[in-house]
Amino acid sequence: MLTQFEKEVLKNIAKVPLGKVTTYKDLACAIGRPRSARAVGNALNKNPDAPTVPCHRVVKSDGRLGGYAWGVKKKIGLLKDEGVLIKNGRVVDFENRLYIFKK
DNA sequence: AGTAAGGCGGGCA
DNA sequence: GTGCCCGCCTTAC
Repeated sequence: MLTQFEKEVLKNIAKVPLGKVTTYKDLACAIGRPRSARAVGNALNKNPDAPTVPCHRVVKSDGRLGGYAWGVKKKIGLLKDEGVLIKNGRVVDFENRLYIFKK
């Protein structure tokens, strides 16, 4: 069973368009908890569904990949498959690909 | 039921 | 660019 928090998170992640990425902070901010970025990551860690919800499109606020329950390697692979290249553990042209949640 | 530890981060020094 | 400390949720003891 998913917690309320997780539902919010997953729901918001689903909004992220293909080929773009978002950050834990932005995501946390979107659900009204700007200080819960880590908690967001924690929620994704349970990750009930790998490709169902684009949790792989979520990266750190500084453009770095962050982690991935299935392995960062896999994460990079999925992103690359969507056209998002990773260079040296960092998203290429990160800020341009960053999807910002509208309020 | 209460308390303590962990985890895919963020911000500041 | 690196290191340290903080805050937030979930799960285990």
